[in-house]
Amino acid sequence: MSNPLAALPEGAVYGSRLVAMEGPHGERTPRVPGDAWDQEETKPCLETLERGLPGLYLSCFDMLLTEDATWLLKLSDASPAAAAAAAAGLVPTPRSAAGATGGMASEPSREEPEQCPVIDSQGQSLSPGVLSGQEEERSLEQVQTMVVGEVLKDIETACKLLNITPDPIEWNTANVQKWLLWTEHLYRLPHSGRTFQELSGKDLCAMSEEDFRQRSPQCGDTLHAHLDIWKSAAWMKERCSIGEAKTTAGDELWSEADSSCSGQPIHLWQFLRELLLKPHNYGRCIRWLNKEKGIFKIEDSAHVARLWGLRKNRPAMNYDKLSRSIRQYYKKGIIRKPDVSQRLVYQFVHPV
DNA sequence: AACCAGGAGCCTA
DNA sequence: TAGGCTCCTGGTT
Repeated sequence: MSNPLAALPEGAVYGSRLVAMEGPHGERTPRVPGDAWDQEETKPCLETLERGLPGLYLSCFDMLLTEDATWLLKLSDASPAAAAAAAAGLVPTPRSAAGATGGMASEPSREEPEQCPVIDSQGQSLSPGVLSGQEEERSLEQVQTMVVGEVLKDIETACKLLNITPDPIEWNTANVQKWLLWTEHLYRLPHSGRTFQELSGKDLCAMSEEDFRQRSPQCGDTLHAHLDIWKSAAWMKERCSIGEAKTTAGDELWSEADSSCSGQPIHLWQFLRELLLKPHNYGRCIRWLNKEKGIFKIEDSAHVARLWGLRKNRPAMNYDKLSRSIRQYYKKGIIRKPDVSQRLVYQFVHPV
């Protein structure tokens, strides 16, 4: 199995963050001045990393925290390297796990600003003596592949929901606004208002972190970091499509993403199903009660309505209107009320 | 108050 | 024309 990360060049791709950063002797490659990684509050995590798994660090980054963390926990039983990854933030803490559910949880603390993943592409940078040889590399590769897969999946989901392309370079000003609103909403960032209004994706990609901070002192660095991830993922997609590894996890994910970003207007029932298929992101606002029977519950009606409004460019969308649209499906035999009717509970007539 | 049901008119692709 | 948005009235929880 090929590792998408192996295709990454040494050092940063588009941005300085996705790929990193520590040499075989523990030295770090220089980072851009003012980089959030240099901030004091990030250092304990970094130190944890350096003790356990140099080369791969993920902070409490919501996009990467998934139900797959249980897999990581299992892995950690057998692999100190993976355990170190868990200690470094891959496995949700109570706080970060809550934050993984589509931004519905508590606001990220300012003491622990959200960070992008920093993933080493160099297999040789593991600490000696932790694990030996192939086992160690295999563990690292599994973790890396999973992390990359999760990042791509989350971007794919956002693309579907926002109907935008995965590559920020291609965004028009409206796409940029969608992405900004989405990111701010998902991570409960303060609204940047109109400060990015006139920018295309190309403009946005050309901006430095400092430019972001100037436009949005409160969350410019975070937005810049998120954009970096998108840019890096787009780069990886391009790289994968060029070439060598034709059936990498990344390719499969992206082909899926591409087919869903084809510009076809999404139906409400499809949108709801997409949310339901991403429980780690949206489980707090909509979830299956009985997946086999297609019964689901809208836990946060206002939030689901906001997401739908965002997706359809209908800022005035609310649950009243959304539920009316759901009821239109009764006649069409797509959605119905379950036999035992409950508030906010619906059922797909033809569950997958 | 929030949710549910359904009629009706309108808009857009 | 289909699908969805919006507004509405009235009922239920």
